[in-house]
Amino acid sequence: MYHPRELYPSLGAGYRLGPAQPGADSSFPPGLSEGYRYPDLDTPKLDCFLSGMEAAPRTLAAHPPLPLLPPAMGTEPAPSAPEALHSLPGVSLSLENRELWKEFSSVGTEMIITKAGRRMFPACRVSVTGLDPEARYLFLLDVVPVDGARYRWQGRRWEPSGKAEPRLPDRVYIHPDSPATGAHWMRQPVSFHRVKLTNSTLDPHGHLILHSMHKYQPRIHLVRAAQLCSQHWGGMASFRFPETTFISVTAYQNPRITQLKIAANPFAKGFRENGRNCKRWELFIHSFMRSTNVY
DNA sequence: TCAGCTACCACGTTTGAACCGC
DNA sequence: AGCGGTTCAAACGTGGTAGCTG
Repeated sequence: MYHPRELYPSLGAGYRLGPAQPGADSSFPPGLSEGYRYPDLDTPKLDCFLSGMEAAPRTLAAHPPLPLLPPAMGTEPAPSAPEALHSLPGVSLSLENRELWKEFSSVGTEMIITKAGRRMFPACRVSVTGLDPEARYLFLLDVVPVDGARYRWQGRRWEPSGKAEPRLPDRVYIHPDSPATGAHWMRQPVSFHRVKLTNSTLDPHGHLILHSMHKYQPRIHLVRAAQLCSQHWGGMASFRFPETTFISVTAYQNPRITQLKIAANPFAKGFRENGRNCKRWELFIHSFMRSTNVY
Protein backbone atom coordinates (compact mmCIF):
# COMPACT_ATOMS: atom_id res chain seq x y z
CA MET A 1 0.00 0.00 0.00
CA TYR A 2 1.30 3.41 -0.88
CA HIS A 3 0.76 6.32 1.41
CA PRO A 4 0.96 9.70 -0.24
CA ARG A 5 2.46 11.25 2.87
CA GLU A 6 5.46 8.96 2.47
CA LEU A 7 5.75 9.55 -1.23
CA TYR A 8 5.35 13.31 -1.06
CA PRO A 9 6.70 14.16 2.38
CA SER A 10 7.17 17.78 1.49
CA LEU A 11 3.55 18.16 0.57
CA GLY A 12 1.82 16.52 3.50
CA ALA A 13 -1.51 14.83 3.11
CA GLY A 14 -3.00 16.96 0.39
CA TYR A 15 -1.75 17.70 -3.06
CA ARG A 16 -2.39 20.34 -5.55
CA LEU A 17 -3.40 18.62 -8.73
CA GLY A 18 -4.14 21.57 -10.90
CA PRO A 19 -3.96 25.28 -11.28
CA ALA A 20 -6.51 27.51 -9.67
CA GLN A 21 -9.45 28.06 -11.90
CA PRO A 22 -9.71 31.80 -12.27
CA GLY A 23 -13.09 33.35 -12.40
CA ALA A 24 -16.31 31.51 -12.22
CA ASP A 25 -16.44 28.64 -14.60
CA SER A 26 -19.89 27.35 -13.99
CA SER A 27 -20.00 24.04 -15.75
CA PHE A 28 -18.22 20.75 -15.81
CA PRO A 29 -16.41 20.17 -19.05
CA PRO A 30 -17.99 17.64 -21.36
CA GLY A 31 -15.07 15.22 -21.32
CA LEU A 32 -13.50 14.10 -18.10
CA SER A 33 -10.54 12.16 -19.29
CA GLU A 34 -8.77 14.46 -21.66
CA GLY A 35 -7.75 17.98 -22.30
CA TYR A 36 -6.46 18.96 -18.91
CA ARG A 37 -3.08 18.47 -17.37
CA TYR A 38 -1.63 18.91 -13.94
CA PRO A 39 1.83 20.43 -14.14
CA ASP A 40 2.43 20.11 -10.42
CA LEU A 41 2.54 16.36 -10.59
CA ASP A 42 5.60 15.82 -12.70
CA THR A 43 6.65 12.53 -14.17
CA PRO A 44 9.16 11.40 -11.52
CA LYS A 45 6.63 11.93 -8.74
CA LEU A 46 3.96 10.05 -10.61
CA ASP A 47 6.36 7.29 -11.48
CA CYS A 48 7.30 6.96 -7.83
CA PHE A 49 3.68 6.90 -6.82
CA LEU A 50 2.87 4.14 -9.22
CA SER A 51 5.99 2.08 -8.90
CA GLY A 52 4.33 -0.75 -7.03
CA MET A 53 1.28 -1.05 -9.16
CA GLU A 54 0.62 -4.20 -11.05
CA ALA A 55 1.60 -4.30 -14.70
CA ALA A 56 2.39 -0.63 -14.74
CA PRO A 57 4.84 -0.09 -17.54
CA ARG A 58 7.42 2.44 -16.44
CA THR A 59 7.39 4.44 -19.59
CA LEU A 60 6.60 7.85 -18.33
CA ALA A 61 9.06 9.88 -20.32
CA ALA A 62 6.37 12.33 -21.26
CA HIS A 63 3.88 13.89 -18.90
CA PRO A 64 1.05 11.40 -18.76
CA PRO A 65 -2.46 12.66 -19.22
CA LEU A 66 -3.73 12.99 -15.70
CA PRO A 67 -7.33 12.78 -14.64
CA LEU A 68 -9.39 15.85 -15.10
CA LEU A 69 -10.83 17.28 -11.95
CA PRO A 70 -13.82 19.38 -12.86
CA PRO A 71 -13.28 23.04 -12.15
CA ALA A 72 -14.84 24.74 -9.19
CA MET A 73 -18.45 25.68 -9.27
CA GLY A 74 -17.72 29.37 -9.46
CA THR A 75 -21.06 31.04 -9.13
CA GLU A 76 -22.97 27.88 -9.75
CA PRO A 77 -25.51 27.18 -7.01
CA ALA A 78 -25.14 23.97 -5.07
CA PRO A 79 -27.09 21.12 -6.59
CA SER A 80 -30.26 20.09 -4.86
CA ALA A 81 -29.57 16.38 -5.16
CA PRO A 82 -26.50 14.16 -5.13
CA GLU A 83 -24.68 14.74 -8.36
CA ALA A 84 -22.24 12.54 -10.16
CA LEU A 85 -20.26 13.14 -13.29
CA HIS A 86 -18.29 10.22 -14.46
CA SER A 87 -16.83 7.98 -17.03
CA LEU A 88 -16.97 4.93 -14.77
CA PRO A 89 -20.23 3.23 -15.73
CA GLY A 90 -22.07 1.49 -12.94
CA VAL A 91 -20.06 3.10 -10.17
CA SER A 92 -22.07 4.82 -7.47
CA LEU A 93 -21.30 6.49 -4.18
CA SER A 94 -23.54 7.01 -1.18
CA LEU A 95 -22.96 9.23 1.80
CA GLU A 96 -22.77 6.93 4.83
CA ASN A 97 -23.39 9.57 7.49
CA ARG A 98 -26.05 11.42 5.54
CA GLU A 99 -28.39 11.80 8.51
CA LEU A 100 -25.71 13.56 10.53
CA TRP A 101 -24.87 15.84 7.63
CA LYS A 102 -28.56 16.62 7.16
CA GLU A 103 -28.86 17.53 10.81
CA PHE A 104 -26.01 19.99 10.51
CA SER A 105 -27.22 21.22 7.14
CA SER A 106 -30.66 22.04 8.54
CA VAL A 107 -28.98 24.45 10.95
CA GLY A 108 -26.31 25.70 8.56
CA THR A 109 -23.08 23.74 8.72
CA GLU A 110 -19.97 25.62 9.81
CA MET A 111 -16.44 24.27 9.62
CA ILE A 112 -13.64 25.74 11.70
CA ILE A 113 -10.49 26.56 9.76
CA THR A 114 -7.23 27.33 11.54
CA LYS A 115 -3.71 28.19 10.61
CA ALA A 116 -2.48 24.76 11.70
CA GLY A 117 -5.37 22.94 10.01
CA ARG A 118 -8.60 21.63 11.47
CA ARG A 119 -10.40 18.41 10.66
CA MET A 120 -13.86 18.48 9.16
CA PHE A 121 -16.73 17.36 11.34
CA PRO A 122 -18.81 15.67 10.18
CA ALA A 123 -16.29 14.02 7.89
CA CYS A 124 -17.16 12.73 4.44
CA ARG A 125 -17.78 9.02 4.76
CA VAL A 126 -18.95 7.20 1.66
CA SER A 127 -19.60 3.70 0.48
CA VAL A 128 -18.93 2.77 -3.10
CA THR A 129 -20.36 0.08 -5.36
CA GLY A 130 -19.84 -1.00 -8.93
CA LEU A 131 -16.04 -0.99 -8.98
CA ASP A 132 -13.99 -3.63 -10.74
CA PRO A 133 -12.68 -5.65 -7.77
CA GLU A 134 -9.35 -6.27 -9.49
CA ALA A 135 -8.65 -2.79 -10.81
CA ARG A 136 -6.90 -0.12 -8.78
CA TYR A 137 -8.46 3.20 -7.93
CA LEU A 138 -7.54 6.43 -6.22
CA PHE A 139 -9.99 8.27 -3.97
CA LEU A 140 -9.58 12.05 -3.91
CA LEU A 141 -11.38 14.83 -2.11
CA ASP A 142 -11.35 18.54 -2.77
CA VAL A 143 -13.44 21.46 -1.57
CA VAL A 144 -14.75 24.08 -3.97
CA PRO A 145 -16.57 27.39 -3.57
CA VAL A 146 -20.32 27.14 -4.01
CA ASP A 147 -20.83 30.72 -5.12
CA GLY A 148 -19.10 34.05 -5.54
CA ALA A 149 -20.16 35.57 -2.23
CA ARG A 150 -18.68 36.24 1.16
CA TYR A 151 -21.04 35.57 4.07
CA ARG A 152 -21.76 37.16 7.39
CA TRP A 153 -23.65 35.84 10.42
CA GLN A 154 -26.51 38.20 11.15
CA GLY A 155 -27.54 36.92 14.54
CA ARG A 156 -30.02 34.38 13.24
CA ARG A 157 -28.79 33.39 9.82
CA TRP A 158 -26.05 33.65 7.25
CA GLU A 159 -26.40 36.37 4.65
CA PRO A 160 -24.22 37.33 1.69
CA SER A 161 -22.13 40.39 2.54
CA GLY A 162 -20.13 41.13 -0.55
CA LYS A 163 -17.98 39.57 -3.17
CA ALA A 164 -15.89 36.48 -2.49
CA GLU A 165 -12.14 36.71 -2.04
CA PRO A 166 -10.04 35.62 -5.02
CA ARG A 167 -9.77 31.87 -5.34
CA LEU A 168 -6.95 30.13 -3.55
CA PRO A 169 -4.66 27.43 -4.98
CA ASP A 170 -6.57 24.23 -5.63
CA ARG A 171 -5.51 21.37 -3.43
CA VAL A 172 -6.69 17.80 -3.41
CA TYR A 173 -6.58 15.30 -0.57
CA ILE A 174 -5.63 11.81 -1.69
CA HIS A 175 -7.05 9.08 0.51
CA PRO A 176 -4.07 7.37 2.18
CA ASP A 177 -5.18 3.94 0.99
CA SER A 178 -4.81 5.05 -2.62
CA PRO A 179 -4.17 3.35 -4.89
CA ALA A 180 -6.11 0.27 -3.80
CA THR A 181 -8.23 -2.34 -5.51
CA GLY A 182 -11.93 -1.97 -6.08
CA ALA A 183 -12.45 -4.87 -3.69
CA HIS A 184 -10.63 -2.92 -0.99
CA TRP A 185 -12.72 0.22 -1.45
CA MET A 186 -15.99 -1.70 -1.55
CA ARG A 187 -15.17 -3.78 1.53
CA GLN A 188 -16.05 -0.99 3.94
CA PRO A 189 -17.00 2.71 3.93
CA VAL A 190 -14.27 5.11 2.85
CA SER A 191 -13.69 7.86 5.39
CA PHE A 192 -12.01 11.21 4.77
CA HIS A 193 -11.89 12.12 8.46
CA ARG A 194 -8.21 13.07 8.28
CA VAL A 195 -8.77 15.89 5.82
CA LYS A 196 -7.74 19.21 7.34
CA LEU A 197 -8.86 22.70 6.42
CA THR A 198 -6.69 25.77 6.82
CA ASN A 199 -6.92 29.49 6.15
CA SER A 200 -3.16 29.79 5.76
CA THR A 201 -2.42 30.57 2.13
CA LEU A 202 1.22 29.59 2.72
CA ASP A 203 0.32 26.31 4.39
CA PRO A 204 3.24 23.89 4.03
CA HIS A 205 1.38 20.79 5.18
CA GLY A 206 -0.81 20.23 2.16
CA HIS A 207 -4.07 21.00 3.96
CA LEU A 208 -6.97 22.26 1.89
CA ILE A 209 -6.85 26.07 1.85
CA LEU A 210 -10.11 27.99 2.26
CA HIS A 211 -11.21 31.56 2.88
CA SER A 212 -13.08 32.24 6.08
CA MET A 213 -16.74 33.24 5.80
CA HIS A 214 -17.19 31.58 2.40
CA LYS A 215 -19.52 28.79 1.36
CA TYR A 216 -17.90 25.57 0.17
CA GLN A 217 -18.80 22.08 -0.89
CA PRO A 218 -16.62 18.94 -0.76
CA ARG A 219 -16.31 16.80 -3.88
CA ILE A 220 -15.15 13.21 -4.01
CA HIS A 221 -13.32 11.92 -7.06
CA LEU A 222 -12.68 8.33 -7.96
CA VAL A 223 -9.94 7.65 -10.49
CA ARG A 224 -9.33 4.29 -12.05
CA ALA A 225 -5.59 3.80 -12.20
CA ALA A 226 -5.40 0.55 -14.11
CA GLN A 227 -4.27 2.11 -17.35
CA LEU A 228 -2.24 4.91 -15.89
CA CYS A 229 0.70 4.57 -18.13
CA SER A 230 -1.19 4.31 -21.34
CA GLN A 231 -2.37 7.43 -23.00
CA HIS A 232 -5.49 7.63 -20.85
CA TRP A 233 -6.42 6.95 -17.29
CA GLY A 234 -9.00 4.26 -16.81
CA GLY A 235 -11.79 6.72 -16.13
CA MET A 236 -12.94 9.02 -13.42
CA ALA A 237 -16.05 9.81 -11.45
CA SER A 238 -16.85 12.92 -9.41
CA PHE A 239 -19.51 13.09 -6.74
CA ARG A 240 -20.89 15.79 -4.50
CA PHE A 241 -23.70 15.80 -2.01
CA PRO A 242 -25.83 18.89 -1.38
CA GLU A 243 -26.06 18.30 2.37
CA THR A 244 -22.28 18.64 2.75
CA THR A 245 -22.23 22.33 1.90
CA PHE A 246 -20.71 24.41 4.71
CA ILE A 247 -19.47 27.86 5.59
CA SER A 248 -15.86 28.15 6.73
CA VAL A 249 -15.29 30.12 9.93
CA THR A 250 -12.47 30.78 12.37
CA ALA A 251 -14.90 30.70 15.30
CA TYR A 252 -18.42 29.29 15.39
CA GLN A 253 -21.07 31.89 14.76
CA ASN A 254 -24.26 29.89 15.23
CA PRO A 255 -24.53 28.52 18.80
CA ARG A 256 -26.75 25.70 17.56
CA ILE A 257 -23.86 24.44 15.43
CA THR A 258 -21.59 24.51 18.47
CA GLN A 259 -24.20 22.51 20.34
CA LEU A 260 -24.46 19.94 17.54
CA LYS A 261 -20.70 19.59 17.24
CA ILE A 262 -20.30 19.05 20.97
CA ALA A 263 -23.12 16.53 20.99
CA ALA A 264 -21.90 14.56 17.98
CA ASN A 265 -18.11 14.80 18.02
CA PRO A 266 -16.44 12.38 20.46
CA PHE A 267 -13.42 14.69 20.74
CA ALA A 268 -15.67 17.38 22.21
CA LYS A 269 -17.04 15.24 25.03
CA GLY A 270 -15.30 17.49 27.51
CA PHE A 271 -17.78 20.21 26.65
CA ARG A 272 -20.92 18.19 27.22
CA GLU A 273 -23.34 18.59 30.09
CA ASN A 274 -21.32 16.58 32.56
CA GLY A 275 -18.07 18.06 31.39
CA ARG A 276 -16.11 20.96 32.74
CA ASN A 277 -18.32 23.51 31.02
CA CYS A 278 -21.53 22.23 32.58
CA LYS A 279 -22.51 25.65 33.91
CA ARG A 280 -21.85 27.37 30.62
CA TRP A 281 -23.84 24.70 28.82
CA GLU A 282 -26.80 25.23 31.16
CA LEU A 283 -26.74 28.96 30.57
CA PHE A 284 -26.66 28.37 26.83
CA ILE A 285 -29.62 25.98 26.93
CA HIS A 286 -31.67 28.48 28.94
CA SER A 287 -30.90 31.39 26.66
CA PHE A 288 -31.48 29.25 23.58
CA MET A 289 -34.89 28.16 24.84
CA ARG A 290 -35.80 31.73 25.67
CA SER A 291 -34.78 32.94 22.23
CA THR A 292 -36.84 30.24 20.55
CA ASN A 293 -39.86 30.93 22.75
CA VAL A 294 -39.75 27.55 24.39
CA TYR A 295 -40.44 29.26 27.70
C1' DT B 1 -15.70 50.40 17.87
C1' DC B 2 -16.09 45.93 16.32
C1' DA B 3 -15.83 41.78 13.48
C1' DG B 4 -12.66 38.46 12.68
C1' DC B 5 -8.42 36.00 13.87
C1' DT B 6 -4.87 33.76 16.88
C1' DA B 7 -2.75 31.51 20.72
C1' DC B 8 -3.37 29.10 24.57
C1' DC B 9 -5.98 26.18 27.79
C1' DA B 10 -8.14 21.99 29.85
C1' DC B 11 -10.21 17.86 28.79
C1' DG B 12 -11.31 13.61 26.14
C1' DT B 13 -9.92 10.36 22.41
C1' DT B 14 -6.70 7.93 19.70
C1' DT B 15 -2.52 5.64 18.85
C1' DG B 16 1.29 2.87 19.30
C1' DA B 17 5.06 1.15 22.09
C1' DA B 18 6.05 -1.73 25.97
C1' DC B 19 4.92 -5.39 28.63
C1' DC B 20 2.96 -9.81 29.89
C1' DG B 21 1.14 -14.49 29.54
C1' DC B 22 0.32 -18.34 26.76
C1' DA C 1 10.33 -17.16 19.14
C1' DG C 2 5.83 -15.69 17.98
C1' DC C 3 1.29 -14.25 18.81
C1' DG C 4 -2.52 -11.84 21.01
C1' DG C 5 -4.29 -9.08 24.76
C1' DT C 6 -3.66 -5.28 28.08
C1' DT C 7 -1.78 -1.03 29.89
C1' DC C 8 -0.30 3.51 29.72
C1' DA C 9 1.76 7.74 28.23
C1' DA C 10 2.26 10.84 24.45
C1' DA C 11 0.15 12.89 20.66
C1' DC C 12 -3.75 14.65 18.82
C1' DG C 13 -8.44 16.86 18.34
C1' DT C 14 -11.97 19.56 20.60
C1' DG C 15 -14.54 24.25 21.80
C1' DG C 16 -13.89 28.26 24.98
C1' DT C 17 -11.85 32.45 25.75
C1' DA C 18 -8.90 36.50 26.22
C1' DG C 19 -6.35 39.46 23.72
C1' DC C 20 -4.81 41.25 19.35
C1' DT C 21 -5.44 43.40 14.72
C1' DG C 22 -7.01 45.98 10.90
